[in-house]
Amino acid sequence: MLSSTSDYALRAILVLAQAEPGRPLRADEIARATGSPANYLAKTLNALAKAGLVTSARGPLGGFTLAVDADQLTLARIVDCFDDPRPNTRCLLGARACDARHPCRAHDRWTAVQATRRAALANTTVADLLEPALVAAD
Amino acid sequence: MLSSTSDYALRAILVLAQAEPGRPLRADEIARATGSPANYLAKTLNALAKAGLVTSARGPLGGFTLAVDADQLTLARIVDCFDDPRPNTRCLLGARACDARHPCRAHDRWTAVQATRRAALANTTVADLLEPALVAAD
DNA sequence: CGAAAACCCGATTCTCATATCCAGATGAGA
DNA sequence: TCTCATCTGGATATGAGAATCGGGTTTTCG
Repeated sequence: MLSSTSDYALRAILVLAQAEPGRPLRADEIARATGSPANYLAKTLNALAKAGLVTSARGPLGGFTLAVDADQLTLARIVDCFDDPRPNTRCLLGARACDARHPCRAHDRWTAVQATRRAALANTTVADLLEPALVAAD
Repeated sequence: MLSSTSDYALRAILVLAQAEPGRPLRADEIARATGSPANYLAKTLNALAKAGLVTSARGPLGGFTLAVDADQLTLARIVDCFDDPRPNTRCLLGARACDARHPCRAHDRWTAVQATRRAALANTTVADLLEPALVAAD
């Protein structure tokens, strides 16, 4: 479903979203809470910080904080940090390039399948996952 | 979007679905038509044959034939041969197991996201991709 | 200013999907 | 039955993501 890096990132973001607002969480705390390998998660958190999704602070009292409101943070934004958002652009039928201007027979239908799958991530926010009772299904 | 193995398999199935019904296509013909590495595709086709999606025949006049009607063959059936259909069962929030009986807060919503993504593959058939004009969007 | 806490980051190793190669097994046709 | 075309499948190489390690840098506090 997700690459393991994206999975770690999503779990980490969920932990941060549930944390007390003022206090940063250390990388090793997040690793323990999510069951992720600590050394690897540190890099993943660093990537999230570079992408602007979390804020990092060094030194004692340092750690990570969510940098985007949970109701503005879609799962697609998290996943895109790690899994290439560009789908395979090669035409499904044959080797030539396939786009909206020169669509192959399967182009529209296949594009729709991909869009549906992406929308499932783009239409769901971190807040949606944490407040299921308040949100209707799409 | 798809693992490259699943991608090869989907393209191969589409080639077979467009082929003249009686005549099998050789692995190397399919590889050339899809732009897949021939040696690797041979294994992929073999896996599809074991799964019953295609029929293989050895010797002269041998090759591969579609074993399932194109309008009965969903993309999910193809992808499931290569990408583990079981999503990560670990609870998104914390380490414990998470299922319908003991759902975590995010369980229903996350399950819905996964179901939407799977449905995009389960509701689309090979025939849908090849006869776009005849099929309404879901 | 010094020490400890915590992130930063390059280098390395591990693992598995991907890819290649080649020796069998099988079947069609002569 | 012989030969050749074709799939079958084991052994092995490659490469990218996953995971680990160690040293460096920044920050708080005494």
